[in-house]
Amino acid sequence: MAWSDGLEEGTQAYEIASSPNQHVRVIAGPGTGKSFAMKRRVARLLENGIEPSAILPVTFTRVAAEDLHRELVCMQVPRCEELVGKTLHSLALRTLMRHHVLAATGRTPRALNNFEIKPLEADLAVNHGGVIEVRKKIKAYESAWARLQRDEPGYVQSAEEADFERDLTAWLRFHRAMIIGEVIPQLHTYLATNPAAQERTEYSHILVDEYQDLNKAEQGVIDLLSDNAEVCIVGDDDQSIYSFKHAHPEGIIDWVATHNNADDLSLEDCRRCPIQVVDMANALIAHNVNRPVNRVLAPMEQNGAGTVSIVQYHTLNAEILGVLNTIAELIDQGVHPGDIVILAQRGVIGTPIYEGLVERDIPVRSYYAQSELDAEGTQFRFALLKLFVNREDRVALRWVLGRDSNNWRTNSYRRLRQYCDTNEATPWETLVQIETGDLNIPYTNTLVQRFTAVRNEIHQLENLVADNGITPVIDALFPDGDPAVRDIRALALETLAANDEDDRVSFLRELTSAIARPEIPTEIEEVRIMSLHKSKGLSAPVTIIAGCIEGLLPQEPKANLPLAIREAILEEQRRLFYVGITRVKASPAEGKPGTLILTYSQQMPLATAMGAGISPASINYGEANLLASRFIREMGQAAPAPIAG
DNA sequence: GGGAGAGACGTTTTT
DNA sequence: CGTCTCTCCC
Repeated sequence: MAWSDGLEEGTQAYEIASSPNQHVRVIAGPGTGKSFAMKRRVARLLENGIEPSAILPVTFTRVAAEDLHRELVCMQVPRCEELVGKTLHSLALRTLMRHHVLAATGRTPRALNNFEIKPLEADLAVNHGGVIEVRKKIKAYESAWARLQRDEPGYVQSAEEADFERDLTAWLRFHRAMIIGEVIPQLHTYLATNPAAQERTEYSHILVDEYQDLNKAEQGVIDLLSDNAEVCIVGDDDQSIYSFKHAHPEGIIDWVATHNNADDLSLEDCRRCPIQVVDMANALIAHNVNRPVNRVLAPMEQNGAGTVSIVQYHTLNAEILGVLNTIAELIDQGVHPGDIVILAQRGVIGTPIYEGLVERDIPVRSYYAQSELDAEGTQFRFALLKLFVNREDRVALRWVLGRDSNNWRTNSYRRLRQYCDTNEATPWETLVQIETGDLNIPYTNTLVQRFTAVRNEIHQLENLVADNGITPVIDALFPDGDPAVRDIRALALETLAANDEDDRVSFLRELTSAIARPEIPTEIEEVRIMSLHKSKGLSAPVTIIAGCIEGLLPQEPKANLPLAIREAILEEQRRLFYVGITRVKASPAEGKPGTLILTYSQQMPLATAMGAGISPASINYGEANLLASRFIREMGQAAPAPIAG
């Protein structure tokens, strides 16, 4: 298929696909077909014979990266299967792994698992004011990097911060690891300080989706990679919902000014949503006062009005029941379960709906985070697996040595580490020496006991390795039938099947990344339940948003924050709701008008409210009184009048 | 090094 | 309400 098939010359979509400008910026509202136009641009490049390896399509999430790849393959563009959409993060890890880069940075790009950060916190807590304080300081460190604060003129670091940073990086260097927030900044530093680096001219074409979700460091990396490249960025500041990740949506606004002679293109026709939903979205987002441009989504006549209902229930239980009944009715009427998406900002609302659907035998899938590594026992086995693959995995060793202690045995570990530092020994070999009596370090008895236990376990695992590879090791670590390890076992076996059994290192690398990756089925057969953040980038003929109450949507900002910050948080919450309602897809020709249902309730048990971090308007005999979300009011005449359920 | 009890705090989310 | 952290004490 030719890249321009079905693209009308002179339209913005055609311009996006065809512009030869060095810099192209596209501002595109929800459902306006930005991904479509981007794909056509990639198709044009490939058809013109550009090497796939010289094209870098960057997305924010893995889901989006895989999505892009899949759709390009579907277009049957020549050599498209060689083109791999990347997340900036995976690109950074791969680049930092290159030998010459490793040599230049002196840092190992081995990212810490969430659970592995605990001993790091405990080790630093001793000299830096306790675990909570350390956590704050790590956050500040990551945030300074993410926002490239150090590059700002006049940036001064306090002695305390400098102290902390020195100890933190010393820990990370010793343990040959990085915290996740360092990955992109490390690449940024490498590129910025090595203007002659091959990486800066590796690409001739860079395409960035959801640019408003990138933080300053990420945006900086794009600039540093594009010495030689035509760059096309796409995004929408009205859909910026990642401030907690230090996203820098101003970057997309300023981009035309900071990049010479850039094309400034935009897409306004909302091809996805029914007319009424577009009107509601416009009315809602107009309440954000800090918008650089008051852009308006244009409704499309052929999409039809759609069906929208707003329903208030008496209690949370009634709301959940109401949603369940609505879904059951829709399915009875012939709606495919895969066409229904339920958005709820808290597990306390989403999970009962999920359980209710399971009970009614309606196929359903929940996307609330539940990590394979949640259970402590699983973490231990995963750490064992890491040590089985590599005895010198110092992070995993540190973790198993401190496990089961409320201070992670920081005192004895400090002695061990000191010895290693002064004698340039590795922790593993040092512990072996203490164990055999060749060496004595005082106050390390428990540590060595732990070590012996772990070493024995690994020894046993090693004995299991047979002609048929390491499958028995998986069986031993993640036994069949143990519900606590069911998910990780399945992932491990899957990974094993796709890998060379003898290559432990690549097996572990693949498994680690499989754990981090949310599964995305190609064919959707079930009702999907997820948070509003997760819904970004997808659309569904029936979208239900439950729990539209004050305190949840919008979330109440902490009262002690300055007014300007509280207002910024509120505006982001409004954008989140804007993203939510614009998931609705109208396909009248297929008998799918596009259905949006917003629900809320007047009361929920106080305990539920507290557990979900909702501060109630008032309390009445153990029941929290709830108010309708202000966002419902803000949609004004564009929205239908709420009804009682 | 580790257990018991008091007190603080809590979401959403990416890699 | 439940979980986590911190302090105190053995």
